[in-house]
Amino acid sequence: MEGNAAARELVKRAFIIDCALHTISENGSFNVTMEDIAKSAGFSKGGLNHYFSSKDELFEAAFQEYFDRIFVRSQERINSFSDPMDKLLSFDWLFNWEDPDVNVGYPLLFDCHVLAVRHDTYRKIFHEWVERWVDMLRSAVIEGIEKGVFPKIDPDATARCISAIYHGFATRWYLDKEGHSTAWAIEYYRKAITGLIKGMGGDDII
Amino acid sequence: MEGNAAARELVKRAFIIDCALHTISENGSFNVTMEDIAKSAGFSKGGLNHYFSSKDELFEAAFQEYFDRIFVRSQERINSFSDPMDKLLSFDWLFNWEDPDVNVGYPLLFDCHVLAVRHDTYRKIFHEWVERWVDMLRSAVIEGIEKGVFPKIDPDATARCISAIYHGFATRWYLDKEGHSTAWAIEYYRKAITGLIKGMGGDDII
DNA sequence: CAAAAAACCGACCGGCCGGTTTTAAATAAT
DNA sequence: ATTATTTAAAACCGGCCGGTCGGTTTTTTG
Repeated sequence: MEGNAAARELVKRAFIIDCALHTISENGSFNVTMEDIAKSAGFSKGGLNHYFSSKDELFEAAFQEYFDRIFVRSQERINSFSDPMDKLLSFDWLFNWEDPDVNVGYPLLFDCHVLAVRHDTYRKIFHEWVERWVDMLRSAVIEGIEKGVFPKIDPDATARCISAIYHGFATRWYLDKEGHSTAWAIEYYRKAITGLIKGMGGDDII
Repeated sequence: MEGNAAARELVKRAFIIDCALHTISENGSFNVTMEDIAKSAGFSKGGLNHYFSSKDELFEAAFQEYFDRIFVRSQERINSFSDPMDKLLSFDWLFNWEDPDVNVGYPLLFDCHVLAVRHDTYRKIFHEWVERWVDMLRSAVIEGIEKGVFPKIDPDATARCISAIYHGFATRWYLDKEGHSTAWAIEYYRKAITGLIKGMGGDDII
């Protein structure tokens, strides 16, 4: 029954990580104590310590899990479209307050930014997440160029632009609801991306 | 000499706030203690307490000061251009590693995001900063429309887009240098904005 | 069923932090 | 010169947190 025991351990670890994600999202990673997470998972501090021997270890695992989760959902969503432009615009689910991943996710993302400023581990987590996202977008851009619906643009740089633009819209949408409605976010994200693709072909500015 | 004393007090407060900004930027607002700031300003904890009776008070004053400072610089810069498109692109100084305000500023901005998630005060500070920025951009967009160099677009929504796009680019540029060079940021920020303005006129998509 | 191992608990320690109080030094007023 | 007042340093307090550790319960194994 060794395999079974190992599997159970993994299940419990996953459960604790999920509890940690919710607790961190609710209170902010800098205000969360090990006891908070232990309580939320139905453990004592000592019990939690059995699965994660340090706060750093648990937190890193939690953030990694979060980015993995968002990536998987993004990938499923983008793959559900066939038109390249639809693929580029497939991230509208991230502007939905009702979505639990959204509510939990944004505070985690902002925490990750702060952590990334000073910790290599989190910088790397962020970097790899961006890279995976850019990969998805780049494929869609290349597809659009090959199908002839997009002009001949630099796929990599364009993918990074789209990703960055979404990031900016999302930050405003989440942190300044007053000035940035969901309708604005969805409509103008679309316009920004279509404008970018169209306008970036020729460099006939001015 | 009462006025003089009051003036001296203000000078010292301003000096402490400046020290606080640097200390917070260096260590992150959640890791900074009152003693850290006191030391950096050449005070003891008690001395610092004479000027700011609580950590919250000092921190709020510091963040307010930082956003004011960035706003003033942005305003000076945008006003140095007369062409509307040049004005929209006048934020390139924020992609300059050599600039001290830039190095100190980004960590503060990310901290402010996290604080804004759970604190009304910081949400308000962020909101007002965004609003002032949008005001500047909106004026430039309106000017462009009136001069006939921009198509007839919604000035407010467009200004919010430009502001958000810059925010997204800046986040990537600062946190993921590896994948987002300064050259990329400047060149594609320009392309994104010009594409947005051109492409947003007619809604002739697909 | 008994022995061994794993899982878990909760008290505790060392250290840190924000804020207060006490003490001392510096400056101004008399 | 002496006293009063402002200013700052230092000591201190209460509270919190991460991690440790001895012990207890539960599960697995022989």
